[in-house]
Amino acid sequence: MSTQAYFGTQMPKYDVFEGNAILACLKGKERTLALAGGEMVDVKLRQTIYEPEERISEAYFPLSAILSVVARMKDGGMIEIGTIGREGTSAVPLLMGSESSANESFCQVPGKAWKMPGKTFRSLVDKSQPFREFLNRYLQAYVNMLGQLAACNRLHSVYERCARWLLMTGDRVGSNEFLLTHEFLGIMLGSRRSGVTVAAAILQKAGFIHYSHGTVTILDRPGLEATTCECYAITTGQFGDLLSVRPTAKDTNGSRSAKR
Amino acid sequence: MSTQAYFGTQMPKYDVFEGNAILACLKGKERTLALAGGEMVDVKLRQTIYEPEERISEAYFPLSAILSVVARMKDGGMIEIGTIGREGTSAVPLLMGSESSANESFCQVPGKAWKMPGKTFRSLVDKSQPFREFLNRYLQAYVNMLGQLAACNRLHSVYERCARWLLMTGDRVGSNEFLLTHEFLGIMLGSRRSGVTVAAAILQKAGFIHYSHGTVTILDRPGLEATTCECYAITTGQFGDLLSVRPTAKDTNGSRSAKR
DNA sequence: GGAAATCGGTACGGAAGCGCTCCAAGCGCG
DNA sequence: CGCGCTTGGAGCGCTTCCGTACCGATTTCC
Repeated sequence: MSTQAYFGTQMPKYDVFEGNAILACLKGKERTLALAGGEMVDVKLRQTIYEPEERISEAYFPLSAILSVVARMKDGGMIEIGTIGREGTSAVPLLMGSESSANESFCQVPGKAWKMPGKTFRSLVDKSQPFREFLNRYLQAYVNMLGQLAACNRLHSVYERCARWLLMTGDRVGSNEFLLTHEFLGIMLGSRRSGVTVAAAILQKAGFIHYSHGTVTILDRPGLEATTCECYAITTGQFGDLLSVRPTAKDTNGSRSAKR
Repeated sequence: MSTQAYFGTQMPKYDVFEGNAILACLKGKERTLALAGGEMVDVKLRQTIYEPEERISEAYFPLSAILSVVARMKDGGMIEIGTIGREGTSAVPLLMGSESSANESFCQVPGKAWKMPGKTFRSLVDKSQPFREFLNRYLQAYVNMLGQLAACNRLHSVYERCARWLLMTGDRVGSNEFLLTHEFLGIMLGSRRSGVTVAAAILQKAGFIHYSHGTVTILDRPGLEATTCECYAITTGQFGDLLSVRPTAKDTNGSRSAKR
């Protein structure tokens, strides 16, 4: 709104620096560099962000899109081990000085993201201390999320994890409605689809959510929060106000209207 | 052996810079600083390394000791989410610029560790680029371990995870024998003690391990490796040659002779 | 408007593991 | 030397979830 046009006609439709928490901390020259060195992209559903053990050449900063990091197992199965929304970036491996990751990443919810070459990302990290510090804070939260997930995956039920996943995705997509099938959620949670169906049916019967053929709507967020495990609150707390970055109204609509 | 005495009579009984992979990369002035600014300690079984949300004032670099990072749950239960041996350091949160961690850490296998103030650690990170780079590499491996653990905890059986845990601990303790009860292993794996007893009994019947009242011996490492899940190989691979740091013979004995 | 694909509901046998209990053997301490 | 604690073995009912299958409902595509 108020940040309608920093750079005149070059200004993209979505406000890059309001839509993503990490980009938001860039000021002045570095902000100009990030804007000049990157571009707004529509990330499509299931689009690959990076492949395991392959060179990661770009950094994505989701605005309305959500990315997943998954571990692919020997038997072909996969399971989600990380979620990246407008609070973060896909460039965690780059941040740690690596050129690749053991895991893979793809788009879970289609939408807008700011994309920049890995080289530009690195140079921003070098040049801007606030950027570096903010990324470090994000890395901490990300690492904490990983640990909590490891615990949650072992100790909590499909039902609780299902509720947690919906909440975390809702936070990141910036909307109470998004595309999601039981089948896909089952894969992400490392559980059977039928198990998710049972859990989701209970959540729906309780009035917390509504779903129909690939679209989920969160109806009662406090209710969901009360029924999920502590892991949601702990993880969300670690991300602190990174998640409080508000998407513009356009962002929300944009993500929903994005066809696959 | 060949590095018997870098610093004359000040030289501790255990070789700090051969015993821990991270310290091993310090040379010259920084090496002197690490030696002068730290001290060799005997870490006792179950000794606290740091508490959740409390200031972490020291960095530990295990030589023969093994540290655990665990998540404590609301219901009082706990589960291991990280293991630190002579390939690493407890200072991962400090490395990310944090002063504390959401989790807690304690000693899992008693033994020697090099301890230094957090301040000294930070100043070494600032001063030595090889140190910084090596720590970054360690951080990558650590993050990867977390992700793999999250997947493993969801997808693999008590039996497989049990074998993996024994292998990973064996790697870090630098010995095929260490103290461990079924009860404790159950807590670490987030499973019942009786489940571990069954799994361990199968492993023993297969001739892979032997155990008796709190002491486990790995008899057939290749056998164990063949029976565990892929997660062991993936995680170990990421740590690369960090784990190849050889403990001195004294270290091995030291860890075993340490009474609790 | 009809065919095909996707999505969700349901069922059900069975495996894995939970939660608990009881018990025996070994070890450590007084 | 014996008591008591720790450790580990075993059993068992129960829950959760797996693995799979089938089928109806809805959407999409032609």
